[in-house]
Amino acid sequence: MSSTAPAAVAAPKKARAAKKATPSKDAAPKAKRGESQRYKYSELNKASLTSGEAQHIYGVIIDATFPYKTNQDRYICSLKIVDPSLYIKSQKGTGDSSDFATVVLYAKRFEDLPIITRLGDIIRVHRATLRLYNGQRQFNANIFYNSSWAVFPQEGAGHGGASHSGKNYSFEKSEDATLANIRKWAQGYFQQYNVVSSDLYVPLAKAAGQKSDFDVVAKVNQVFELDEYTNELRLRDGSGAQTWNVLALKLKFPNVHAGDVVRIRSATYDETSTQKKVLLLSHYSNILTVPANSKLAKEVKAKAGDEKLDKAAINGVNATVLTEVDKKHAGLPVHSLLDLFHNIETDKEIQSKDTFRTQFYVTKIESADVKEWTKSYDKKTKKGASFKGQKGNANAIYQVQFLVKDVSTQFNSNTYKVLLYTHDGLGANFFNTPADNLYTNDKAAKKLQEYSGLLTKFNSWVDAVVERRNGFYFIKDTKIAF
DNA sequence: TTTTGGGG
Repeated sequence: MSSTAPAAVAAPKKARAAKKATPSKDAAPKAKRGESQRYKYSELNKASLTSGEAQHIYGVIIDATFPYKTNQDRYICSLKIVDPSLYIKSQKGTGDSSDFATVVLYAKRFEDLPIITRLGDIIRVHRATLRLYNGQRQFNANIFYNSSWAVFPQEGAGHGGASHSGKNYSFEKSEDATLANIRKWAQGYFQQYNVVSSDLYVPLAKAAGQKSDFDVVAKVNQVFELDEYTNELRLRDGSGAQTWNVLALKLKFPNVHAGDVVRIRSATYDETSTQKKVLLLSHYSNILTVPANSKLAKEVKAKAGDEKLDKAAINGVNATVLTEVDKKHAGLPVHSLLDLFHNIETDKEIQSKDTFRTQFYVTKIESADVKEWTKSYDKKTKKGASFKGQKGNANAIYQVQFLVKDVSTQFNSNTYKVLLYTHDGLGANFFNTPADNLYTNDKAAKKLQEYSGLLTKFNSWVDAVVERRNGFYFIKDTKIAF
């Protein structure tokens, strides 16, 4: 269920040749002699209202439904778009909220409609007819008749990354500038304005009071893998203390990542959920990524703040969380062990980072002998030697390996290693007591023995920040809070 | 080849 893979782009010349053999719906109206531009694009706010003439338009997408089925044989994708002529209501002297035109694409097949995954992407529509619907400019396009669409990613140059309706589509040389211009304008617009103004969504704190469906703008603090097919997104927007949850099929929403700010088009409050706050989606609901460098994404990230580890969410209400992470990692999204040890091999988003927050339980600690948790570290050979039989505590460091699991990995047979190696200072405060010779410091050894019991106790969890070095994960900025 | 449904 993905958008059509971009086919080779037909050059205008080729498209013209093809028209003779098989009429293409995207073929041009007859060009006048000497006129190189076949499509003249209308500004969203200038296109004539009285004329029934079809319009060709470019717009920046600020909202979209997922393509959905209506009756027997109609599929619809409804979008909100803006351009330099139509983007904010103050242009009409009515405040700073978003202004936009809507686009309604009609098709007979699901695959003839675009799947929009990001705000800020550019859509081009050929042969859309304009009308006024509920006071909004609405461009209607029948893909099953003679209209066509193409979607260009906001990131990138040219039209190479386009998806489009139909087997072929045309892209004229003169459109390079049109596309580049609207991309540039969109970037500035997303940096200076919130784009999705507050009247277009509901703070999570008010979600429970909504009578009908509503939209949300929130940060994805965690993508939690419930099973092979389903992610549960943990959402925060800073409007309340609680984290909200929404189920998102991996196949339907493959591009949502922890740390993203998203706009959810159409959610309802799940009144039946008592343990945690849940949003429900419909078949027409969509999850759209807000550009990371936009004003809106930055504001929401700042407000969403720290993830409160949700005991009920990780393993039932009886779970105990033994640790706390440093405040400076407030807002760091949580990654599962599956992400850290498996998905990192293929996921560029994860590969690009080296500090993660993760939550696990400890199945075993090595060494089993607490007295061997500390070593005397030789900086030259980079090796730790046992304190057994030694006096003093020269160059004492912790060298402890935790064998860990979490919900995402509980059904496979692997265990995963997370290291507390403090030779570079990482994780030095984890046990709240400096590394020492545990053969001579009985008090510290006794305390660590207690921690050992706590860490491996059933339903005890560790909420940790880890740093990836040479493929290993080292605990840092985390300490036991008991 | 169409007049749809559109916040569904």
